[in-house]
Amino acid sequence: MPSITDPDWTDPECPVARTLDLVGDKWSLLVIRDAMDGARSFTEFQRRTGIARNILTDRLRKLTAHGLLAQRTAPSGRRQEYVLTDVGRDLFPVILTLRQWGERHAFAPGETHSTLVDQHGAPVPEIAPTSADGTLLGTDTTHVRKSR
Amino acid sequence: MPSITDPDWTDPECPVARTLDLVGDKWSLLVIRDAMDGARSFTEFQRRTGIARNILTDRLRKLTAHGLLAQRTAPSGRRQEYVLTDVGRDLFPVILTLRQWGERHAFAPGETHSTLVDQHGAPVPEIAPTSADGTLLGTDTTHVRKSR
DNA sequence: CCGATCGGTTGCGGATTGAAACCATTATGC
DNA sequence: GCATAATGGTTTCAATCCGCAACCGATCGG
Repeated sequence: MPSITDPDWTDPECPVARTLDLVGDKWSLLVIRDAMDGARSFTEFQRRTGIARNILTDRLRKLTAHGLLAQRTAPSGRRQEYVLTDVGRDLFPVILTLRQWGERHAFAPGETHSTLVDQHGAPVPEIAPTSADGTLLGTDTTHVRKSR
Repeated sequence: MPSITDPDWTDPECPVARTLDLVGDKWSLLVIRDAMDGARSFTEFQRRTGIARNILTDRLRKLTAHGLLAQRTAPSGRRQEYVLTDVGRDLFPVILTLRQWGERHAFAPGETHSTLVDQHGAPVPEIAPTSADGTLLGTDTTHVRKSR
């Protein structure tokens, strides 16, 4: 059984590599993050992320071209806006795991940081990948198989 | 309750931004991916990822400096090797979600790609973040709270 | 002892990024 | 309805980053 990163599965066949090719830069996932929080306009994305304008133009086009964002004219006759598609929204678990890793490891002990909570204010448990039978998955118990 | 990307929580306070600052480039997560699959030597990382040597040097140092990798001399008197720390291994859910997104959205319908399976060969279910009470979490039902 | 391998470093050209200025098209205040 | 400002970019230019290839000292294997 080929391991999770068997040479046969390296770039550009590896799904991880393909995903990172789309969103594996400094800004794309921050744009997605802000889109998930309701940012829609060019200016709003720019304000929240602090990204340079020309780069933002490029990223919005790229994400739109690949179907993560959709560009449409706003209902209120306003300028156009960028909204997440289902494809883009599916990156939610990625953003979430990045956030949980950051909360856990990217802050000095005692340093103030955010914690994820659900709509009732209850803390969100850390994501722990499990197999179909409920057992916890680790780097050594996960492999890949060719399919489709 | 501040939303997941409330302006007050943008860079560099946002855990997502901090995490991406460490691994949000084209190569770092691929190095981590290969480390999770047992790659240890400089040459092995280079061969698997195809990264340029000077860049690999830089990434290995950076990841080591931030505690995701540990550099140590190999047991067999051989040259030194790079192994994942617990901190680095905690990125497993990130790699996993990236992979699942890629499998789902980065391949043309019908195009051959890999699927994740556990040690018994059973397919790994897609990660779906749930709240403590078991309800499914989405972009609109997740928020952040200040803490610690 | 000779050649191959390992783990880099160096130099260079090309691509990418960031900051700022500029610009046409809308809203908005008065 | 006119001036002003904001919106959504584009352009320019400098600085940085990246990829490639060559080089290099130390080690390993025969």
